[in-house]
Amino acid sequence: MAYCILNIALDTPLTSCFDYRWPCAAGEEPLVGQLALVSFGRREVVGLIVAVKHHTEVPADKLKDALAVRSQLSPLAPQWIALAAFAADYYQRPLGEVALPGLPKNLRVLTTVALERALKKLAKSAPAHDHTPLDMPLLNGAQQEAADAIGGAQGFTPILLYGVTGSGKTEVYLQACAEVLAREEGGQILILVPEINLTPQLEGNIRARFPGVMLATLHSSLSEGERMLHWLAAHQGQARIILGTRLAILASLPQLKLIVIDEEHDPSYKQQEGLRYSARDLAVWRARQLGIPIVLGSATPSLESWHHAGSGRYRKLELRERAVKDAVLPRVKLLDMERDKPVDGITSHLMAALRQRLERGEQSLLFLNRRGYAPVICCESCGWISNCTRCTSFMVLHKPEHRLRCHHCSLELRIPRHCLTCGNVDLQPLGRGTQRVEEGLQQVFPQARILRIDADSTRLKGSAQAAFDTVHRGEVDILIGTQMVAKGHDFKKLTLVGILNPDTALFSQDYRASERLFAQLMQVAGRAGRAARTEGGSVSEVLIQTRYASHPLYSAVVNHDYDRFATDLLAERRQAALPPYLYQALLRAEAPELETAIGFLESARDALVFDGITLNDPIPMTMTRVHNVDRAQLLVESPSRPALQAFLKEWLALLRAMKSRVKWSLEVDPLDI
DNA sequence: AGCACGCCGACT
DNA sequence: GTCGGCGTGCTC
Repeated sequence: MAYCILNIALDTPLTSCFDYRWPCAAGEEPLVGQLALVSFGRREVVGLIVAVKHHTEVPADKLKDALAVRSQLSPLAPQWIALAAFAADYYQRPLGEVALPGLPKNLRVLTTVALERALKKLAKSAPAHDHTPLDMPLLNGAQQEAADAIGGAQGFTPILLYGVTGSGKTEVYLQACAEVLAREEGGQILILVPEINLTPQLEGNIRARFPGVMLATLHSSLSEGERMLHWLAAHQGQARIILGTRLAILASLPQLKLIVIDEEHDPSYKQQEGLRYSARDLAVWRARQLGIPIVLGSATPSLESWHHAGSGRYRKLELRERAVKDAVLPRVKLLDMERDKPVDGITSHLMAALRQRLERGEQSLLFLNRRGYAPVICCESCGWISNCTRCTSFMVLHKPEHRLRCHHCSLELRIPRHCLTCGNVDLQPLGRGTQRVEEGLQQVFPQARILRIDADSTRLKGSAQAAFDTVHRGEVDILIGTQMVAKGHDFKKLTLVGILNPDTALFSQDYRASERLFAQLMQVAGRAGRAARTEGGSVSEVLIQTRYASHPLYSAVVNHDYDRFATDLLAERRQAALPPYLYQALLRAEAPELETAIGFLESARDALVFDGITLNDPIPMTMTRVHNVDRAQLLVESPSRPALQAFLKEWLALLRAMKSRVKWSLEVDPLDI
């Protein structure tokens, strides 16, 4: 009996692919890109065929037959496999760990029922494609220019679409989509957003604009059935617009003709566990591979993209005006907390502004990126503070629930009645979270409708949406929220944004903190005044409470001057030899004892000397202990990306060969250091 | 990572 | 006498 050898990638931490025999006549061999069911160790798993050969080095007594090849599904395209292979190589993980987890679960198990059902359903529901857009609004000059530049771009064209919040970037995307759909027979468009729940209106807008075009969404909260259906629709080319979160960058899109990344600076494009990929970077790679345009949209671009726009590698398009007629940028003011001492966390200026909005029947938003009542409680007589027993952190006071909670390990305690070390009954909350601000304001404005939106108030499924709906219906006077409220939502009646204590990020060890703070402030500020100016002719206001009113970051925010801020920051980064002028990787280790983790990292540091590579000393992570595990890290740096890549490949092989019992992981291009 | 096999403490 | 702890070894 004739057979061939299938080289198969499996979802396992092992670095190699595995060979299997497959009995078949010559000319009947399976295709690269098909899925195969195999027996692996003592279990059966589905893998991806990455090569079909006729001989193997594997000894015959080890070689098994593959159990089945899934033929109902058209093979994954070579370009898609190349994308997975690039990501695996770049992030130093096995190919199977990149290629397989993104596939719908039902494709990865034995039953083909779900697949067949989905295929049938798709075949039946496929609508007659009609790319004619409905109700195209007239664009302003800058928007039209941008849409035409994107829609008309040929070949690999990375475009940074730099536009202030409310400048109508979405409309530019939609019109560019219309141009591409009209031009490219069967073409597909991938639109990435940071979090799909925060942009429900975008999905609606796309459907309303292109009623004859099939839209598929891809994100983590789909059910298995939906995931299968949407993934297949993309894979078979029926879905022409694919809207998704970072994981959608690994979707199979055989006719991809345009990629749009909205809010390209957003940290959620970086996966923070497992395969720590940057969807933005992979998207740029994919666009280059396919020779298609890619749009990176943001009001506060990442310094990486800004740098590329400055050097001419990316084309920069600017939207300077707000798109809604007569809408103007909100007026940003700094409230100096040294001069105007806050009471219950709120300065008299901000209080007066809140009172004024209440009187006018307008909405206000208070932004405080700290949930709970107080970040810590302490004993005034002996100095005890509510440390977490398992982590290097404080237990946060949650007053409504009468609990102390660690935000890092989920440890919970009832609030102690008296100090655990000296018995003193006078335990004081220190600092201020959203719950405490809510409590204070309710006392000052008993008649006001105050709503708090944070991870605690929206634990129940669907409650976040319900809360936002309440705000949109105008049934809330003062909204208090964490970063949950910073993104996506347009609040039409909102004319005041108060930002309570942003200062901590100014002096953070993390050199990216100020970049993030600026983006966050601009984003929150953008919640105000998105509609036309109010009837009284008032301009929306953003009030920032700070102790460092003269800090250059704040002056840039006040002047809405991201250009200046980013350009200065880039100059600093160049001076200090930091990204994007330097490439980094981070080796992390964890163990019950810190010394064990550090010890492992020290031997890792000494394992390989490599030209052009700097290996820093291992250091404990800022939050050293989480859930009774100590963590440390070693930073690897190089001015050359290829050198870093070459080093990592060799280094990781050595580290794996060390067979250490210490748990370790590598992150390429880390965001948080 | 799974999932085995393998050798030492508290239970019906 | 067994159930079960997780140490280490392997997966074409």
